Amino acid sequence: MYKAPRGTADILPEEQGYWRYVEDRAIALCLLYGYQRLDTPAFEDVQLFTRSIGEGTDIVTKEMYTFEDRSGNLLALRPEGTAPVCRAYLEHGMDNLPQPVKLYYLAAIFRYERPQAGRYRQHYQFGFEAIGDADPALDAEIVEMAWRFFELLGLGRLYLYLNSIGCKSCRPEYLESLKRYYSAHLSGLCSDCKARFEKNPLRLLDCKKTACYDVAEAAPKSTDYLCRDCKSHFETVVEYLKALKLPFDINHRLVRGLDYYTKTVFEIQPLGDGAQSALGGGGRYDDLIEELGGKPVPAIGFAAGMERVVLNLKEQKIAVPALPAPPVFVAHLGNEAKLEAVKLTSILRKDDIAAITATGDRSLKGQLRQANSLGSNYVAIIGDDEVKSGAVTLRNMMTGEQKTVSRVELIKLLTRVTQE
RNA sequence: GUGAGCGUAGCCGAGUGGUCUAAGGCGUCAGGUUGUGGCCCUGAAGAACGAGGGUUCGAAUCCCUCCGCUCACCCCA
Repeated sequence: MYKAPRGTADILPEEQGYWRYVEDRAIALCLLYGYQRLDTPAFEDVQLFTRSIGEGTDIVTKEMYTFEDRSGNLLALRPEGTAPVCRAYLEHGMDNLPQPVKLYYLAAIFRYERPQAGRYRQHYQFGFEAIGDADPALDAEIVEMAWRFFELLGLGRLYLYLNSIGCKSCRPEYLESLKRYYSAHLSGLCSDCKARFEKNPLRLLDCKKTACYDVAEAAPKSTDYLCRDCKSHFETVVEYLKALKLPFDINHRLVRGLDYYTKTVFEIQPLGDGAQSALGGGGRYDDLIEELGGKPVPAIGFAAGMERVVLNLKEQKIAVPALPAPPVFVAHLGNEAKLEAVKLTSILRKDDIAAITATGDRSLKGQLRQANSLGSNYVAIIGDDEVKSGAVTLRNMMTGEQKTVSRVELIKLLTRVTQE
């Protein structure tokens, strides 16, 4: 038996209500904020990702689905959404449009990871990006929009964390200071942190081990090392977020995993225990477009993990709207009637009434049982009597009432009733 | 890549060496008289117990290997 590959999952019909709920709200949100949809291919040139995400990051070194196609092109299934959006921005000359350009996407993301709760090898992200403007007001808009997304979904008990990790002119100095500080505490750190010290010092800050917590808390803060520009940018973002009454906390230990982030970074986390808790995160990436071969173009964006959103909807027991009511069921008795049933079903559909025909040779009882378990509210029955008279018996499955009517009347009745 | 737990029919799940060629529930299918559902009743189909090897007179039950699932770490949405 074939099974879905490790870390992938089928989204079954009974799950679709959640997905539809989240997607509908995501799309409505983007409409409200003036963001337009952009769909990009599932795979891209490998270089696009290695350049943007960073050669040394985990995503690039061990998580990308990389392959060579038949003509020898090195491609990768997209491991994140921002770089492809930037690529499309450049490829289609969107730098000639009025700036900023505001785009969003709902897309599958692929990373080779060990699966666990809320983490998959293929997952879906909803993200939005505002490209071409360095105004802190735009940072505030993106953060507000992210927060609003979760509000629209009805999710509560969320934290909004904010930080600034500076830019290429001020970050080196901060990193130096961080390493200097940590080198004095190295012996007391966990083994992971010892590795981080060499590989990615910023990550030292968000170690979950209690042993490292105090060290991280007392570590130099990136916000104390910001250059003039980054400092005033951050202060303005904070001012705007306060004015927008967003319940954010400045978290000096918040860093993000991709190399391209500059200045503002933020994350939204649920209250629960620590495991891979980010529901979504984002930040500014002012150097990325230039890195990808364009002119210097500042930008900021956010992405949320759809599976994690759905997980939290379930945990918080948020009811999602039911999917559309099941179709009208057309039952028959006998061969002649069956042909009529097939024809009637077709007519109903042409009149925009969802309908299904009973197939096979079940007894009427069996057909009604089926209609019942499908949840059909109405069953149209055609037997010998109806074939002779050209009429149809309509049964209301909720009340048990039924009456025999002409086909014209049937359509009128069903049209009225299914539009309620 | 590392660590822990788990693996019995579509689903849940009993059974931990010998009436197990494996219970029960849900679901599926058929029937409960002649054209009628939901409740109820009856019956049927459906697993050699993840795979392979070993221990034993005898294993779903013990051991080994592999595979898979789950959770956690790393890292991330």
